[in-house]
Amino acid sequence: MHRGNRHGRSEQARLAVLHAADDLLVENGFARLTVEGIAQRAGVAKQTIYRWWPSKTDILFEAFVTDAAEEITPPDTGDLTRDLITYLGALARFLTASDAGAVFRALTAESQHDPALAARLRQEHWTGQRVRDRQLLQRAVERGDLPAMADLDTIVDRLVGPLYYRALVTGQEITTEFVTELVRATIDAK
Amino acid sequence: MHRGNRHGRSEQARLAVLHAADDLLVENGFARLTVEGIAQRAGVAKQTIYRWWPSKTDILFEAFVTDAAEEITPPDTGDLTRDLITYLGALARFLTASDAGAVFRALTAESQHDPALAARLRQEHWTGQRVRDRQLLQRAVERGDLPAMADLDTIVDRLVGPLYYRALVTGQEITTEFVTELVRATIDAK
Amino acid sequence: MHRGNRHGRSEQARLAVLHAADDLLVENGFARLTVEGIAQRAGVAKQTIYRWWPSKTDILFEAFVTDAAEEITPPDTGDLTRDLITYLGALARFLTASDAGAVFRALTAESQHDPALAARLRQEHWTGQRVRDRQLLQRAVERGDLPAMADLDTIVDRLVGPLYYRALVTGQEITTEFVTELVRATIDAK
Amino acid sequence: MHRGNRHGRSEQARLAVLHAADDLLVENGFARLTVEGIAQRAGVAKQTIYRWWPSKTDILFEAFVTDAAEEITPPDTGDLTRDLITYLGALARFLTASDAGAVFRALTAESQHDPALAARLRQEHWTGQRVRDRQLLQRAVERGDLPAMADLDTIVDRLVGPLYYRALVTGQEITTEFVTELVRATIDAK
DNA sequence: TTTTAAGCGAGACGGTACGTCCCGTCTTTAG
DNA sequence: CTAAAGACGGGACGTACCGTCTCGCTTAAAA
Repeated sequence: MHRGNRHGRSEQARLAVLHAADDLLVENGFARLTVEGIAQRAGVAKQTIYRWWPSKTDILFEAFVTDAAEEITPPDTGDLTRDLITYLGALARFLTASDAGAVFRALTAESQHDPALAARLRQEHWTGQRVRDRQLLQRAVERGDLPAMADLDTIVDRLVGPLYYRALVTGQEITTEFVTELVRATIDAK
Repeated sequence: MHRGNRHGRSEQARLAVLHAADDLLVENGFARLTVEGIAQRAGVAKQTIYRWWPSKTDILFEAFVTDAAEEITPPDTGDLTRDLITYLGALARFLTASDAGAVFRALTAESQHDPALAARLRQEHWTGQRVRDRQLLQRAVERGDLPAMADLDTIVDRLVGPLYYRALVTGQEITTEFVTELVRATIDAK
Repeated sequence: MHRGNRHGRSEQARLAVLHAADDLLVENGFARLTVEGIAQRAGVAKQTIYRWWPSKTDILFEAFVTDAAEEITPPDTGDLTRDLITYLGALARFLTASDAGAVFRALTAESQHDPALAARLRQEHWTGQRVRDRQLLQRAVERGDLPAMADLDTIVDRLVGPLYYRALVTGQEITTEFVTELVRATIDAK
Repeated sequence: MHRGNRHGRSEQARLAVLHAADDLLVENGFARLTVEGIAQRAGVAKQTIYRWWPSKTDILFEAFVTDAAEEITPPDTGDLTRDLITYLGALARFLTASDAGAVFRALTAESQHDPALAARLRQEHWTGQRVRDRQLLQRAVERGDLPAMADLDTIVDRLVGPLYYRALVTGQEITTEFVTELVRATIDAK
């Protein structure tokens, strides 16, 4: 088995750390997530962690980026309203009920006090996510379902913003009715 | 001078702690905000802090609740569109540029990993804030500027949600154009 | 009941403190004897203790001086050897098995690092105790049972020294045989 | 330089702690000897102290056992009386005037309230010290200077007991005359 | 085939902050 | 004026993790 030597790092150790961090975050919350705890759970030396990750948020980041992108990729069936309702429902579930969402919430929380993490989230997550979010609307424009001069960026924010707001900020429940009304009022009224 | 005895705690110590916590948060960020640091800055014994506040977030909470409410109270001039644009602009400034907003962001961040804090924020902040946010729309309904059967809760979320989203989640800038377009699309189209 | 007012100090509080200190010392040992603990046990305010006793050793001192003197007063039946054996046996029991002895051991221990306490012990205890110890020998001299030019001070130390040594320093058991042999060798051989 | 790793602790840190404890005890007395103070003086982390020593008395104990044994080892010139006078004089100086004696007094004092320390002192100090003390008499017996059936244990206690008593308990001065008379009365009279 | 150097588990290290305990001082109200 | 009550500023406690470091083992490419 590959355990790490002069010719490269141990993939086994890397995965053990990522999974341990993920598990411990979900089990105990971010506040009780420690590098020592991750090392012990992963059966790995602390130094191995510090060799490859500058901080515990970087571990979470790596765990997040790899498996979170596809969880919140919008569908594309050609029916804009239906696609949006499906997508926003999946987004709500991601934010409030999934393990990957827990990691995302932890990272977003930390980014409030950590500008470097905030920048990294913007570059490595939001850039791509915004493109994915726009694509759904872009294709609707191309189909003629939305007017060509619509400000897609603003529309994206008007659609997903209230969901993130409820999920991360006020903690209000996100019902099917809320999502339906949100989509109807934002899209159909145009 | 009142120094605290059997008949009550020291108001002087209480204020010194609140101000020290506020100052240190703004100066150094949440990560470097320590109870020992607050005690030292406030000229207060650590035990005095632990006697009255269970954790450093409770200190921030008390500092926040007292002075933050009025900072984000919507105006009421009778012109809904103008009031909304004014209010959302003030909200954006609060979230991104004010000291009280820094405390708010720190509390919201911590509430991601602290359900008790999340519950307290809902009860002691959001309950009141939601009422204040609705009032602006409620008065417009009473004036006949909005249809009577409008779902005001959803409209509130559609107005403020995108702002919190940009300010706390994606970190995008909140321009005047964005606010104007948001209000126009949400209100005027009705 | 007298509880202390402008006409003088409360004897009730004084006794409650002395007994509480005594009890707590025997129950928990000196290390866990605290002023707060004594105050609580005695049902007395901390300030009342600090008003009358400079430190917790002073409380113990007062408790000791009052009731310990008579516990180790030598007998006087006219039979020097028998009196000495009786006395040294009582002294051994005092040092190793009595509550008053526990207080004495604690005070002697503290006096190793507290010169003021050491001085007070010398003046208020040892001065008198030495006189009491000498009297036994003095009367034997007067009866002609000891030579007139005997150095009584040294004889006292040669008699009690080994007991204190075993009880406080090495922790060896003090048997009847040890006491008997000690007295025989010290007195009878003269 | 050896800094401590899985293969053993740092000898450098160990010695720094022992010397710091010794110095601070002599400078400030036992009451003001704190683990934090030792750590700071030794340039060592508190955790390093707690990792290897259960309490500050264990630090003193280690400092004492290593260097105190030889300070109070009796001489052996073949002249019992002279050897005893020399030895008891050195013992008196050790108890009242040496740094190692200060550590010894502190440990003996603490052992009054700490049975574990008392047991450790008996096992690791007194067992050996008693053998060393007896040897002087044992050799005198072998030379015929003392009767073969003498109870050497009791004689040891009768010689050193009064010294410990004066040094640790009553605080009386230990003069040359006192030592001379003690040896004369104990030995020569046999 | 042997050497060698990087990655590894282990864990001691100097350090910071934690939350608790107790110190000795103080202020208030009651008797 | 003494007492009970108890909040206060202070200091040390013993613990948990931080991020750094050294050690001896494993291992695969280089010599």
